Amino acid sequence: MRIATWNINSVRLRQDLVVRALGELAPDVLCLQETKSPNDAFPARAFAAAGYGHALLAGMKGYNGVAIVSRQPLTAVPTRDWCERQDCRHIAAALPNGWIVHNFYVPSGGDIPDPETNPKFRHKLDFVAEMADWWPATGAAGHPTIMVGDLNIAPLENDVWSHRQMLDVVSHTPVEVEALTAMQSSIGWVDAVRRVIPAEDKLYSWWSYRARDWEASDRGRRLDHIWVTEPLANRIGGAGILRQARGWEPKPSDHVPVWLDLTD
DNA sequence: ATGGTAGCGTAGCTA
Repeated sequence: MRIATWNINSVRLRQDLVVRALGELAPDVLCLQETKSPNDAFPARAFAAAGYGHALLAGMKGYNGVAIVSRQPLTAVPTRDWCERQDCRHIAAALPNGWIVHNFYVPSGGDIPDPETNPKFRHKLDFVAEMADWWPATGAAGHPTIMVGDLNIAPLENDVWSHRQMLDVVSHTPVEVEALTAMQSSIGWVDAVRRVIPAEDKLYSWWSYRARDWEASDRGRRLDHIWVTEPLANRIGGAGILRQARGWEPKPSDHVPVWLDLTD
């Protein structure tokens, strides 16, 4: 079973790149974030033609939006509001084997890492705290469960190009990393990708559009994650990040796909 | 210290 996740930054603009990723990675399930598309405009037909005939959608006009695309049927799992908003940042599905997949798009948090002056940063911290409060009630700890998504936080020193220079940059500040770590600890989530690729290795899933040359400067961050609960921890196989997708023509996403193999 | 790019939708917000 291969699970992949990708912040696509407009699924309609990049539907051909999604089909390319499906072909290259051949995942069983692909989770997308920042689809930026109402559900009735989601390019489901193009993905069905590529062999992915099943999809669950939570989209809206212009912003946010998450989706799960699959070769096999998906059963919707009820979600909830986060931070009292209906802003399409979470969707969940049960797979035919009973495993549950949660797909999240955590708020980015704006530019200033101060919850008192920046409501976007407050929203981000509150969102992650609500996740931490919620997991124990879901039963996920004792059930084979996968959580993927753009969590917009790079928790480890080697999840950013420079730990020292990123300490006051939103996505790697200590308060965010602590919030994410607390959420991880709430039910003992396992960072599956880091079980495969050691914490000593630099690993990124996002490079800014604003760099003159993303590849040469290589100032990336690992913002996109795949975690599993304990019942799946001994099934972790391979994992990887499709770095070359950052250069895909004509218009790449600023994120690249992250994937994980779990033995059936 | 600053500005740099991208998507949506066609101004200004979000990232």
